[in-house]
Amino acid sequence: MLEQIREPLLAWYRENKRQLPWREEPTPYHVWVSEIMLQQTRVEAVKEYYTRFLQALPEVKDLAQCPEEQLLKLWEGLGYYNRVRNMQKAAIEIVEKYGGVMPADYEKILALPGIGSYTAGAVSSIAYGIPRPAVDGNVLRVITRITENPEDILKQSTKKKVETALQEIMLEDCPGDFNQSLMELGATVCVPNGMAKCEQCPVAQMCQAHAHKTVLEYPKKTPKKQRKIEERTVLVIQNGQEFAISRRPPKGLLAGLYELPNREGYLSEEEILSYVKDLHLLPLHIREAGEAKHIFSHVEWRMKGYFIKVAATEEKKVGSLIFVDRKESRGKYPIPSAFSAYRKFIEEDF
DNA sequence: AACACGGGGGG
DNA sequence: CCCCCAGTGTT
Repeated sequence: MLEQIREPLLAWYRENKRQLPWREEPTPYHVWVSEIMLQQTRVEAVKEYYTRFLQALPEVKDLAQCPEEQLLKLWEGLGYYNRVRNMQKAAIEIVEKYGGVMPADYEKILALPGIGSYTAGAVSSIAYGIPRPAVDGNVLRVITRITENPEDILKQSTKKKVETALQEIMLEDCPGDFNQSLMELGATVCVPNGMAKCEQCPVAQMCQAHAHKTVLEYPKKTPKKQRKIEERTVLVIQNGQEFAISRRPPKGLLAGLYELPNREGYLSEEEILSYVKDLHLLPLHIREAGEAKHIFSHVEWRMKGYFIKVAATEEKKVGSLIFVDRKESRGKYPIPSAFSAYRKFIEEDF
């Protein structure tokens, strides 16, 4: 039954596909970069990053050799920073084991760091014409609606079943277009949050949910648990024309990125001043720099900021703090957007 | 199977 | 405010 979707979907895709940067020259490297960027990330957000990234690193070997600092800078603001670290690990592996060319083999692609079944299927099918499914959130939504499948799409067993079902109906002929047609339909027609444009859908006639007017009930998913809330105190420490940043640990949230110094909990001004003194810095003034909130997928930071001016020091490194020139540092250190509310204080003076 | 891991656009 | 996005790795 499901195989009936093939032809109408392909025909629809050829007429309606969007023109996207990574569709212009779908080499394995280009497809790979785009697919990694597109993980949990919207097309619109990816476009500029994609172009800039490939301009800086046109080939796999450039990625393999890129300094970490520049790599993170290219990724700054995209989120999920392990994506780019894993991509570099994979690039190094591709250079060492495969002569700098992504292998044309699903299993070998799947074995690369940062590549799971979705990305392996996408790269295999789009770049190499290998008939493997690429099941992402769009595809899960489209297929569970067409088949009126009540299983929880957040369960990997459901994803596995959809992959198997699609593998069985895939032909050798243009698997990349077939996969992309499902994703494109999900992204532009069979959209989430109850506004599906069924009147535009090339497979509405064979859609169970459409037939039974239950489209809004799909896909089924278990409610996600609520975010943890963390209170933090953020410090903008100014030393003349310099301000303090520090590097985050190599693992965990925002690994390896730079940040404004910050502490768990809401500290009193006295506690902040004694913290600054413990760093062997002499605080001259302190004032509030306002409150800010930043929401991650699994945690929410509620921040109170303080602006602190310290007596001049020549030291560039004080404990874990690094004093950097506020102008010259601007394009240099990747600082996540969680701190964007306090960036303006860096430019300010008392 | 559950959780960690960013950030932003849209209702 | 909530949803969810061309998901993967770790535990």
